[in-house]
Amino acid sequence: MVEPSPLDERKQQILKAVVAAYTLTGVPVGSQVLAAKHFIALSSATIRNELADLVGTGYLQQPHTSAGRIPTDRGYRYFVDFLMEPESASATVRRTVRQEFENAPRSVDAILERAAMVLAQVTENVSLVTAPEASDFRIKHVDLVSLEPQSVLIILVLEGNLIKQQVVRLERATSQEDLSRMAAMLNRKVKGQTADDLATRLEQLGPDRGEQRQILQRLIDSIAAHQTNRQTVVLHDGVRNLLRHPEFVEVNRLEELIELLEQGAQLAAVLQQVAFEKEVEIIIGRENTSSGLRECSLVLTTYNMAARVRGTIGVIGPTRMPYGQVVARLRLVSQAISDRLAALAN
Amino acid sequence: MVEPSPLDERKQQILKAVVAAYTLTGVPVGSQVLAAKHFIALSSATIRNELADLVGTGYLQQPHTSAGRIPTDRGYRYFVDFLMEPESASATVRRTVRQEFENAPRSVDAILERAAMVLAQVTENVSLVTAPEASDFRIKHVDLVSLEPQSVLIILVLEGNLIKQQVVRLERATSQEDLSRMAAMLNRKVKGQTADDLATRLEQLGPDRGEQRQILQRLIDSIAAHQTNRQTVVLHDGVRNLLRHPEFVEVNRLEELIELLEQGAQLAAVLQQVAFEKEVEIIIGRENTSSGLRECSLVLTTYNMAARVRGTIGVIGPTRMPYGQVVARLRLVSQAISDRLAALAN
DNA sequence: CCTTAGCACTCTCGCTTGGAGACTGCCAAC
DNA sequence: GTTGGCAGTCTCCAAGCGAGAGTGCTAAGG
Repeated sequence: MVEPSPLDERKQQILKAVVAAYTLTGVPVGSQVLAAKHFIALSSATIRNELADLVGTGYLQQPHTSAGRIPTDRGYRYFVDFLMEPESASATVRRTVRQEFENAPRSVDAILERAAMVLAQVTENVSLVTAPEASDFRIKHVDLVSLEPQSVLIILVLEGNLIKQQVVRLERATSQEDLSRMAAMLNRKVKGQTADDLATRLEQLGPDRGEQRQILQRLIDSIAAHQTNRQTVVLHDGVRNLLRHPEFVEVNRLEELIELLEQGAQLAAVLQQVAFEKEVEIIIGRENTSSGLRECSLVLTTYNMAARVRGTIGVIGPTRMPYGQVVARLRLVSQAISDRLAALAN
Repeated sequence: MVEPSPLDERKQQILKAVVAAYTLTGVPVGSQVLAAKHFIALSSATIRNELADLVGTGYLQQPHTSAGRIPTDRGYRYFVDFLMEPESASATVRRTVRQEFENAPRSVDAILERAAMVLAQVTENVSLVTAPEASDFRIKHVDLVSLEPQSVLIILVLEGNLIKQQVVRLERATSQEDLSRMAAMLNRKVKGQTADDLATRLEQLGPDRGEQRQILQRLIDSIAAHQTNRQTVVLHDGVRNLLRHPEFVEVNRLEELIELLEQGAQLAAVLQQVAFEKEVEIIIGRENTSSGLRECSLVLTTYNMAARVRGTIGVIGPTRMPYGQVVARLRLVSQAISDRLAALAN
């Protein structure tokens, strides 16, 4: 690894131009095109010297001796950290996003599913969406349905019309009438609380409320169980877009990536680590820990619902990606989700 | 198209041998290998004559003049219709399937999701699973949750612990107490009925039961709506397996296919047309109407729950596929689903 | 009439060759 | 520090060639 020497103004401009040109065309960019299109005041020879320096310091690389230059991961990193100019989504894209969310169903699940679809469409890449942790949701309604004498279906309606279900076995037979009474009592008790709230308050219940306490415990477990299951689930869409990128003509590149997407757990781990403070997090090429993502970049951000409940959305694409545009569109969709979810929370 | 002349015994055996060998190796099979491995009594020249006939009648084809033969779609069709011998799944596969379903969650959705996973795994191809039509399910429980004064969340628990939800607007404000009372009444009324049942019985209700009738109507609509949404949803898994097949090294073949999978509607249409009478339906290559499936075969069958509720599961793979094995394993999984669902219906 | 041996023919595949084109690196001059 | 000039390097494409595989055809044999 080369020491991260600071770049002078002209080198920055050249790096920026290389990233822009390469992002656009996908072809290594040579000194002549740069001189002709971006740096009319300079000759191609001067540019060549600068390019050679940038290769030496690790920001650019050459596919082979007599080819133009392409950015390294480090070059992209420098670009997104210091050179990228903020973009805003075009009116067309804005309209698309607005329309897609306008008639979205009124539930968290459906909105997130729609979001995955829209995000894939507007970024022309693979979208990723994780659901918020269920234990952060406020409980809106509880219902208990008797399946067999000793078996009951717990139905939980959380804010955002998110529904969780779980079958549990009881210690002794309980009729639907008893369950309904119990549900009514539970409703008064748990409404507006989160599972985390309940977990702490459960301690305060005396040991005499045996039956009710058991149900309550199972209820919390049920949310927790769904949460841990959920963690491995990452919605995604737009694999078709990946195939259009020239960097994936070789199938073996795709193989690992699709395995990651279908398996989900590893991606979920990455998405969960996205800091909520940062606005947008970009992970470039080999900065990824998964080997399947070595030639990809992730652009991630969070959305929220009622400031309390948060999830992550993002995009996977080749490292050669219009970062500025993707960031703008990702932000747009994140905002749309948040708005839409806010409308559900009541 | 050549007239489907009936094949004499020897030609059948040769066709069968070609399919077997090609399925195994993926390499066009020549007269010498056939003579050496399958037809010791015959010389390669005789086999050549027979092969030439089979090419002439359209059962085999040659990639180029001096290559071996590979089956045409028509050859595969003849094979699966007349030559394929029934196989049964190996003990290992049986064990895998049993284990995967043993601790599956107790709900239709979860079981189908699991089924897609298992089917992809054991057939080493892409699996397809459609959910049964919601209107065939018996209703187990109804709940009404007030969101806003004039907005209510209808929650339907169907047999198999399948949950449907829908937000509807009411004509006038209704309190949660009223809703709860109404839910209790509805429960007595609708329990054990299907949405189809309700739709016919709704006529018999007098016009005086205005409010209740409205809810009931919305309830039926809600099932119907979910059903039409559902129709476009085809669960799938195992795209990673596709990439391992040599026929998909060219990405453009994949592109259309993945588009089909992500979009879903077209596949749903195909799956819905699977006749319930037939045990297993096989659609080979160009028999498919979708151009994206021109080089693929579908192997489909149905599963059922309580004889009334049915869905389709299947496999997409290259036309060069071990049909006998895939059929055996598909049947196994179908049976496993049906058993598992039967355990839920009560 | 079916089967077989023999043989010429055809086509793919892998390797090599030879420009054409693109771009660089370096050097000497400004 | 910048520039023009030029040799050098590498890819890409097309053509050519030999080896290998498998065929179709023909003529002879059962």
